[in-house]
Amino acid sequence: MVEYTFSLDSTFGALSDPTRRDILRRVSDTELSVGQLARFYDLTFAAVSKHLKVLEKAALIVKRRNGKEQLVSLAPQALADAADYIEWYKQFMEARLDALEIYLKENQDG
Amino acid sequence: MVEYTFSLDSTFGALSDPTRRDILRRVSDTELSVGQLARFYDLTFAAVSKHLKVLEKAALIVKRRNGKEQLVSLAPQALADAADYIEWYKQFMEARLDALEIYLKENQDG
DNA sequence: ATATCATTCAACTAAATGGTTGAATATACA
DNA sequence: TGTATATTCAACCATTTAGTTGAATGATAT
Repeated sequence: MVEYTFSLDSTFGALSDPTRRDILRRVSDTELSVGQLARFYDLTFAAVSKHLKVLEKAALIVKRRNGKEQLVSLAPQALADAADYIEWYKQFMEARLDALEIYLKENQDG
Repeated sequence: MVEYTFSLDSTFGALSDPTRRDILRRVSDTELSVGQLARFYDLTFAAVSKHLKVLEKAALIVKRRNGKEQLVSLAPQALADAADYIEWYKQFMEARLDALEIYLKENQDG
């Protein structure tokens, strides 16, 4: 497995906050402006803007300007590295569960 | 999608540190004692012990006592919630990519 | 040009994180 | 029982993080 250390640090770091996960959810199927997003939370505009910056640095969202607004959407490759990482462990664990299952079957009447 | 907020906070938080990811990698296929793990890093024993506590709280590893030592291994359900979370986004993004592909095909000669 | 709306930046604060050292606990061994 | 080994706990420090407020920037409309 390749370890994209820097990328994974920021990806998982970004995902560790519930507000940021909620932002991802909201922009997962539609573009929303920074202001629209901010209205959902009991936070200042600036705080939400900071969360967006964290998500942007982690390449989980992208912004594009549309007149006065900045529109936020899920980045095309969002979560790809994180998915790869977790996939690797999933396979590992499945292998271990399979081994356990075989072991249990072989020792069924022990 | 269900949001296991607390669990995801600690899971992703635990995964955001490269030392902790390295620990996970090392115990992914074998049990290692806290001391054996500590030797791999240029950190004090106590610091590694703290990292292990973070991983344990996030239910990514388990410890069992074996005499004087504590043996560390990957938790059976490690990363399950994180995998579910990311899977949800993957499907979302695949759907969006499919839609894009269809759109591009339909407008091939436009 | 200027006023207004949307957003970011800068400076600050409080709390969390990652590290240290040294004392405390748990187990094994003589 | 006393000593050595393995690990954790407690107290502390430096850095990062998540939030605030208020000023600054960018874009549009008048």
